[in-house]
Amino acid sequence: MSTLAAIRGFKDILPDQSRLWRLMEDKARDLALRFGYAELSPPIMEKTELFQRGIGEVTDIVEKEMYTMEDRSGEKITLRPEATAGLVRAVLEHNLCEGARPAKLFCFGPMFRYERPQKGRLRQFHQFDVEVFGDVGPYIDAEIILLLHTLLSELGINDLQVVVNSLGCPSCRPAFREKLTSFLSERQSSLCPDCRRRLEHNPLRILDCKNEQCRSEVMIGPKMDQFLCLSCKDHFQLLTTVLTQVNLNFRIDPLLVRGLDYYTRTTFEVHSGQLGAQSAVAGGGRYDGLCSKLGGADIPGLGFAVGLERLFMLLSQADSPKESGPDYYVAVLCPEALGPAFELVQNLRARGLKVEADWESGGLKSRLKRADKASAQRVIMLGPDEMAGGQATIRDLSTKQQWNLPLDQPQRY
RNA sequence: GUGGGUGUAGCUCAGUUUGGUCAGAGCGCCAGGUUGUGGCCCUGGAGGCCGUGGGUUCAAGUCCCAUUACCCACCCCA
Repeated sequence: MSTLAAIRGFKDILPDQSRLWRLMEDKARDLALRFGYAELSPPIMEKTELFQRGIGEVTDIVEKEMYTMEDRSGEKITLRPEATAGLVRAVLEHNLCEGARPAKLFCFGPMFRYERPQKGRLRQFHQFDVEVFGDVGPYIDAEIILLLHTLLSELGINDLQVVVNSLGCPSCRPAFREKLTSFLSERQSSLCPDCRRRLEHNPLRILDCKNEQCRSEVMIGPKMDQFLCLSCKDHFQLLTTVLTQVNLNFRIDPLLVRGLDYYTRTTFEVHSGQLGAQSAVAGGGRYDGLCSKLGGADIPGLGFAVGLERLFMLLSQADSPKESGPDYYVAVLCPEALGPAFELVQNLRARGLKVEADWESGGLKSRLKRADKASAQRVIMLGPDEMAGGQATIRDLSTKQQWNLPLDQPQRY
């Protein structure tokens, strides 16, 4: 039992969940294509350095959550903890963003982080990831948020909140950061231990601390929007105007910050109240400095990721469609019928029909029960009488009508 | 990494407080009966070293310790 169990935090996607997973992916793919995005699937492993430089050395992800190993040549490689770095690498490596036209890309796939599993958080989890390179916005920012929102609403998810914010850029954020740090340093005593630690290396994270005390301090402290430089301010202003124009329901949250280092300006998240503590189904933002940080040209970027397991949780609370049953279930009622049945089944499948059968003969009762479980439309019965007459008995399970057809004429079924 | 909860049949769980017919129920599965040849109903059957390892005791699913897995929360994030 224990040796045969899946790895902690890694989960099977079982047959009765597959339909919904496919529906989710199909919808996301269709929509991305409709919005003019192209699919690019990067490998799930990259050189460790890519993530160290892209995500940031001091983040939790890089410090303690990556699945990193050496390959046989001694090179350090890592199972991707997120998709953006790999996509940036691919865009730079293949020069996908030359000229005026931005590269608009998306991908699906598993991500890996060594964290303690809980509701909505696994060690291997799946994301739908969308990225744009080479467009400074803010219209593209609005478009990508709209894409995300459209996806969720077309999947029938209501009761969700879209929050947006601007984190400023390298020319205005440092001033805010300094002011915030000095403000909070004076009030260290009323901060929680975690936040006192954050004060050192990541003061912006204090903004989204859930602790009551910390929240009330943050409320009266300096806000990013007062520090935005003129161009960041215009950028954000225009973004919110456009979103309002298309009637997208969102909320501005000046306290929204993101965990990964590379974000600039626009950030956004989508939350649902039905997910437990890990309430974010999707999150993303702009990362104008990332490409050059990774050694490429100074290409602006923007993107988001949807947590598919979390999305799945929201979807399976609604009615989940079942896999449709086969057109025919073949009930083999005596051993002599196995051969002819096998041939018939292959012929019917070759015609494109969905056919199921069990390759051992059994009693009529148990076979009919199997057909019922499989939600088959019709049963083809092959017993001694049918063998003698060269005809199969067909029974329609909903109308209960029965008729015969020659075994050697599969085209008539 | 830190806390809390839970591990008993394939699945969902009773039983643990007050050690001694406690190895159970429902569903599922198998066989048979009834039903127009399946669905409903009836009868019977298979299937569990009660997570694992120690300890206490005449006696442990039940008490104690350890360990492991899962779940939830913190942290972090999708």
